[in-house]
Amino acid sequence: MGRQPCCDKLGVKKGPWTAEEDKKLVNFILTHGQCCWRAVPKLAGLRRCGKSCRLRWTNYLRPDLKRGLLNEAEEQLVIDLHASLGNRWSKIAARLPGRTDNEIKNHWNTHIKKKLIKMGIDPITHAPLQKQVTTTPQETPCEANIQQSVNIPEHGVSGNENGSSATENSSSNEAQSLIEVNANGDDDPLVNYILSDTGDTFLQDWSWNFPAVEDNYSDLGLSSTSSEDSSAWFMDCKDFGVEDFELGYCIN
DNA sequence: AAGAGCTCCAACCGCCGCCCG
DNA sequence: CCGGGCGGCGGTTGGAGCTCT
Repeated sequence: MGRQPCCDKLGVKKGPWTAEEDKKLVNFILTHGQCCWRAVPKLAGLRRCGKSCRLRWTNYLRPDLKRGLLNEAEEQLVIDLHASLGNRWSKIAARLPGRTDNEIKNHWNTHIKKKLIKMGIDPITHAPLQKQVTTTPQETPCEANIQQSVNIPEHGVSGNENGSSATENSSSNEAQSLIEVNANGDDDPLVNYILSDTGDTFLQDWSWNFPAVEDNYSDLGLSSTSSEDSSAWFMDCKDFGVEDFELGYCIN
């Protein structure tokens, strides 16, 4: 007896979400909270798979999401985190408030990868490309530096299995390790800044808190708590076709 | 102007690990 | 302890929009 499919294929809609579906989902989540995704489509009146609802919410509808391209600081942080964590996008996303694993993964594949290759850096091992011919990744200065300050046996995609115990056992250790990378290595002022006290404020102040709109949540039938305000504002923007409404401006 | 090629990203798919009965 | 259910994760894909010729 095989695994039950996450949703019955019959009558389940696929493809891009409509504004109406978004509205239903946001309304439901904000009213009932996130619980039992399998039941969400039925309860929210959506002809979608629960998984699809969760994905839509986490990757697009969450009110605390930032929109737009990653800025330089975020990009650098992603590169540094990827060097120590490999392709564990959710772990990387956890260190970037308002960013999703999907977004980071996409940005990595479309922008950062190319950028690193252009810079002569292997995006998988983070080692200089030309040196790979003569040296193993473990012997490169980049690798040595990381291994010296963070106790990770391997890194990169190939290192996930072996390295996971070092990084997954404790997320606080992981965070501490990352701080140590920068505290000891102090070779990345950008990340130092982010991880510093000033940087903490910087992260907290990043404008993934949407401006509250006082009168616009009535369409959704929402009460006016702060988080709901944010979402209502966001939904209104989407409804008016201005979902990119000055968000790049906010980020910058 | 048009169409071929490229880029980007939202969404899907399948696997994995955790939790609970 | 075991097996099923569920949520989460990472890889991949499809198509819309953009650029180039």
